[in-house]
Amino acid sequence: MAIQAPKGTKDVIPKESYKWQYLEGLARELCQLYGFREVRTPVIEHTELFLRGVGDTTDIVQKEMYTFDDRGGRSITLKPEGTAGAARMFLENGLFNDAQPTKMYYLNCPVFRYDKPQAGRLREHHQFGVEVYGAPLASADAECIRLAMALLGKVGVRHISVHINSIGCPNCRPAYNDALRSYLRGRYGELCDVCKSRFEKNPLRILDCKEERCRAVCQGAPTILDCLCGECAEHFSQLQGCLAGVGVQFKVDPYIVRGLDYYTKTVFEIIAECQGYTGTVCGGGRYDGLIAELGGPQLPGVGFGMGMERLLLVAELSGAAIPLPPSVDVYIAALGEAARSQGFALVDGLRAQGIRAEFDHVGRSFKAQFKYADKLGARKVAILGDDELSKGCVKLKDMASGEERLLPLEELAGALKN
RNA sequence: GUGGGUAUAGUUCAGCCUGGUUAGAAUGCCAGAUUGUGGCUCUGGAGGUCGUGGGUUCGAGUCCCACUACCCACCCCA
Repeated sequence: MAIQAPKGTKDVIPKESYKWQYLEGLARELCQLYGFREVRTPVIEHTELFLRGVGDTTDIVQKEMYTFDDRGGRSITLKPEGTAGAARMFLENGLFNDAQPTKMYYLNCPVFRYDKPQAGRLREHHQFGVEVYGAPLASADAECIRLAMALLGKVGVRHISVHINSIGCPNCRPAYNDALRSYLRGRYGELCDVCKSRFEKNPLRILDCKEERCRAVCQGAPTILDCLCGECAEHFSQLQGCLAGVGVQFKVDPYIVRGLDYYTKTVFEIIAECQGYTGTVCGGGRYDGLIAELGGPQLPGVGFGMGMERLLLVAELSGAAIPLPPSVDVYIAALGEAARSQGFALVDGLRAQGIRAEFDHVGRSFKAQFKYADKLGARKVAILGDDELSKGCVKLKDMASGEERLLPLEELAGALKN
């Protein structure tokens, strides 16, 4: 075999790319409507950014990052998620000096995680995500969730549900961790090895474990929602009010904790259950400590990431209608040296007027040119042979009706516009 | 990191169990079916070192081993 694309990466081939462009178009349109502006940040960042931002105890940082030393001896990492880079960009460019909030989005942002690939999971995938900095109120969280749902709705994804939780803040989480640890301590031996290691550092993640025995142990555990401080409880309740107010159905799921350390208060996941595939299409939450953690001012943040590949996957599983790209308006079928050079100029003139015109670059016979025009979905074919050339005309054929008529060259553009 | 599956034309696959002449189909691609005309149909053509390496055998796409790649599940996540 010749060289293949690296494991866990995927090509988008010409006949598939319109689907991506369609999703991108919808996302852009919505972001504009919701007042978000696009940002683009580097694919590579200093490894340090993710150690501090994402958290050095997370799976992502511990075993999934593409990290290497560059030729100058700097430790560089291919971004494993979008938020840390956006936060860095926000800080580095002093955007906190502008009027807040700062509402941003990124589209088709490549992210890399060294995982074992499977359905809906790649080593390089692309995210659409939004970031809101400087907005402490729960309405900002709700706005993000609403935007994600609006996109999924527009795309036509079915069977999706919103799961929300609050994981508290530095004021209340330590107390909860203590409560959780004291509950778990009695049944410590029943936990899986991974969870035993989580016990001291991050007991919250034990709730997220999918092991049967750990789930059983967690059944009667106190939930974070019982231990939230007044501010967090109030925030969570406001979030629910905002969501209900805009008609977003949700489930409160105290077991959502998420795998990134920067979250505070709100966390959420949008889960799709389409025939044969169940998975998170969108995940996010609030990160009020992130900007400060990276050395900036104490400014809150909230946002989400949505996997484009997963979005497309569930869109197709839902039978969502993705409109085909516009086809060729007219194919100029020219035969013979003189006709070809005239035809090429003709195509150029039509394109200058916004008409999608195509031309033969292969040297095919008329018959083959017609076949090719048909494959391209050309609505009309303009025939330019010796006969037409001598009269200064083209014969314009409607491919659907088969009807043909002879018309002067200069009338072609006009005829095509009708 | 753990487990399962697969690897044969551009693509989707058959053939393998029960080794034996020139490895097939469908689809796609190219060409033709009288004079300059697509779709439908018919005919023909091109296209494969059967993932790589080793082994068994008179003989391996087929049996055995190793490697690699891909797919799927777990874990985790988008």
